[in-house]
Amino acid sequence: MAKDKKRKKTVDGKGLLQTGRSDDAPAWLIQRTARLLRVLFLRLVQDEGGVDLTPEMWTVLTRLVARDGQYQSELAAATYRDRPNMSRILAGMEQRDLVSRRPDADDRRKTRIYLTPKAREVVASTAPLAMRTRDQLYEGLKKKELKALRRALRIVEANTLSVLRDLENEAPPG
Amino acid sequence: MAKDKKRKKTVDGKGLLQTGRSDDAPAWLIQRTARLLRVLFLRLVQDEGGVDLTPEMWTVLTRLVARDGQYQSELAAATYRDRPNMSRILAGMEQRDLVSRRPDADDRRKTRIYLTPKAREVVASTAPLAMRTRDQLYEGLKKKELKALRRALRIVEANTLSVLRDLENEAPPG
DNA sequence: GAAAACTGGTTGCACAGGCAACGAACATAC
DNA sequence: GTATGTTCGTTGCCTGTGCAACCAGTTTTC
Repeated sequence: MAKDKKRKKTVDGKGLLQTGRSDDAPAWLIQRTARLLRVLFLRLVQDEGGVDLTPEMWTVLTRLVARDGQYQSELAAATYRDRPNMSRILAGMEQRDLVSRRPDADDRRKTRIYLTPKAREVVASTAPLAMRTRDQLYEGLKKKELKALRRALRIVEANTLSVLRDLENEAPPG
Repeated sequence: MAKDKKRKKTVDGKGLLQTGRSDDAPAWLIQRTARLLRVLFLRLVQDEGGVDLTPEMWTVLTRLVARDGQYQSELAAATYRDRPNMSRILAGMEQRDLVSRRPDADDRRKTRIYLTPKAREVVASTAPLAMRTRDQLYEGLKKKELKALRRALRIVEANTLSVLRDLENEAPPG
């Protein structure tokens, strides 16, 4: 049974949509927005779409739609997660019958990931919702500004990685 | 062999700094960057500064420096978290002797949060590091671009909140 | 070929995040 | 003044996140 009525989900809390001030550095803005985006995805997909799916699972699905049968480590690298995390995300997906894990014939360490028929249904039924929502997210931003946003974010991302790598290379003595 | 080898602190994993492609929508860029920023903070503060502190705790500290003795719910709202989360973050901070919780005299439901002396030391010793690093994060962005970045992020944040509120308002029949 | 190094996936730990639900304390209702 | 409702903090549940450590395969080295 997948469909619930629209019910008031929280009798109590809902502390999320409360206060409205936002006045700090880009880094914290990024953090906050990331959290909000995740919540939005969850509510949209679960409440509207009636599908039990996290955004992390969704990105895996889209990667597999592009190319089925990838290795776990490939998926981890492609989504910038470590192997343990991808392992657990896939465990959840397997449990929801979205994915099947099969060992690779040539290299028995590796596991290949395949979409299930149900997964393809889910993607098909969810994609429109995702696209429609995406437009709302960037409303009020001109094409040029959107492009600048991506560029700026990529620079921040690259800088972060750069500092991280510097830290790594000045590492401690064994 | 530039010099030393990269002395991995991890004998094993470190799947994080690996692959380099980044080519998707702003939303996922935001997610990824947020994760990276958190890792950077942790490594900087813990490995360099030698302080056991998470970024979430740090934001709480800065809020309390601005005004000591705030209620938990105030802190939660100010940092866009729900009460349960703030409760746990503060529990960790209390355990690390960064904060003390005292019930309010007038309203015995409420708890006020106060900085400990140790917390002030930590802030003092960490702030320079934070500032120094912040400059590196936005390197390559002109003042104008940085401003545009903040503006764009705030728009995306506002849009996300807007969609969330819409969802909320079409659900509540009970 | 055996020892050493590496790779891919998993488990354990600790933390953050959101939601549901609960009890205690305060605020209203009647 | 009691009943109802609301607010604040907490605990439980489940998920994501990164790191360390482990095991089992594979590759390299000698």
